[in-house]
Amino acid sequence: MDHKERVPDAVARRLPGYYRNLRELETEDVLRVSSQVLGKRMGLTASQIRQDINCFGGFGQQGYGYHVPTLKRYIGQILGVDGKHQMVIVGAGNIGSAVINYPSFRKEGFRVQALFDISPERIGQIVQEVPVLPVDELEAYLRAHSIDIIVIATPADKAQEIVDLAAAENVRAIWNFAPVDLSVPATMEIANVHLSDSLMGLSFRLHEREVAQEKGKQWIKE
Amino acid sequence: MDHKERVPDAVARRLPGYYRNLRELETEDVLRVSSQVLGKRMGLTASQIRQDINCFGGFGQQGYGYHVPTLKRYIGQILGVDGKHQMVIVGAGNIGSAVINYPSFRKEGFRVQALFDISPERIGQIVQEVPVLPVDELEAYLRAHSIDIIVIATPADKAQEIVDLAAAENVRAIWNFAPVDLSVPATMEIANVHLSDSLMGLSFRLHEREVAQEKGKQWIKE
DNA sequence: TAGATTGTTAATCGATTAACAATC
DNA sequence: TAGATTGTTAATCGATTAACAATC
Repeated sequence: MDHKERVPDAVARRLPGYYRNLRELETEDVLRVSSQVLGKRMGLTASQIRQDINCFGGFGQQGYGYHVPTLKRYIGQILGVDGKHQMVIVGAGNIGSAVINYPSFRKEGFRVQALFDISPERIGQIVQEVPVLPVDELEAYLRAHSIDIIVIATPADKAQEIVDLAAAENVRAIWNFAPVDLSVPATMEIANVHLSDSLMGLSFRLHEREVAQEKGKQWIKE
Repeated sequence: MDHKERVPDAVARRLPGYYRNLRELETEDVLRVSSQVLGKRMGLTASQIRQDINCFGGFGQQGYGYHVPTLKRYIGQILGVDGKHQMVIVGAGNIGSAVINYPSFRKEGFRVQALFDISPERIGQIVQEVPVLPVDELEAYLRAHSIDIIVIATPADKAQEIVDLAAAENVRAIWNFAPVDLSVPATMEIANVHLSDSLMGLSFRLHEREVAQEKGKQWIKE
């Protein structure tokens, strides 16, 4: 039931994808899956799948593959999916609203307790049964309630002060949507969703292809 | 002006972050930056910064560091930030709305030409001057207009068919927000924003810490 | 049994870190 | 000049791929 050594970083990053795919397979009533098939589905090699899963011990069976429900349950345990997490969202704009309206989070144990905003028009509104409070009250709120994760959905230039405030109030994790690299103390975890970086990376790879193509043409001409 | 060899994957993934940080420094009127300082800011080592930048040739100066505007302009060129990209968004729900309302994309040359949705209530609406069209018309629309990037903001089970349709109409890139691993032809680029994976990864790292702490306690007891 | 597929080792590949001479 | 900081090489580390004996 317990994996001894530290999970390699690369594997840890892939764990949510494993869980998601195994859950899909389960709802499709697929009982067994081979490293071959799972790899194809996830865009990984069969070898990689076997290496990854073997970080946790022998979950497969030679000549058969992996038993989907067993493996899914186990990876779920490693991920701690049955845990409950209390969250607040700072910034009730587009991103903040999208997060609170995202239906699957609640099912997965993530509970948004409050939204905070600076704009008088938003303060006092109720979104998904959750009140929008003035951001001035965030500090007091954190002191009074036990919050695990703060979602930062503010403009970039307000993000760091939220982190500092959260750190002082012993919040353990930041989910950051602001387009900025934040500095967090070693006691906190952070995950970034940098939308503009993601889109710019996509545009870069398109651009790269164009450049390569033009070089190809020149090559032919010469 | 031209980098000869292929940019290593790890470097390519960091390029948007470089660009973002250099842009910030520029707006702060910082003219020079050392690998030391930039590394600290971005959470990388100085060594890594120098290795990365040297993929593109000698942009620094011994004893001085890097000239911010020059480096920013150059990395901008590599990323192709001055290019224009025509986009459509499929799915006018929370995510689709958040994307179209995200103000910085338009500034960066990304233009949303149309939204598509299946719900009769949304069809016909105008969001940010962009019409919501019925998803039935997507195929015809793609045939009639030159679209570079399709944003997938549909439920997971509708995403693959959009990809297939887009592939058939020679769309070059997918920006996927649906929580599913899509299979795309080699002619297309894809970038995924898996919100639930990101949050689950964060929760995993919290869980890992808890487990480590409990083990620590047991250790003391014994 | 025969066929399939894992678990695991070894080889390869790529990315990061360390170190320091070159030089601004 | 003296101090700072790059560019670059070599060493280390980690991740992926390949291969195949073990075994269900």
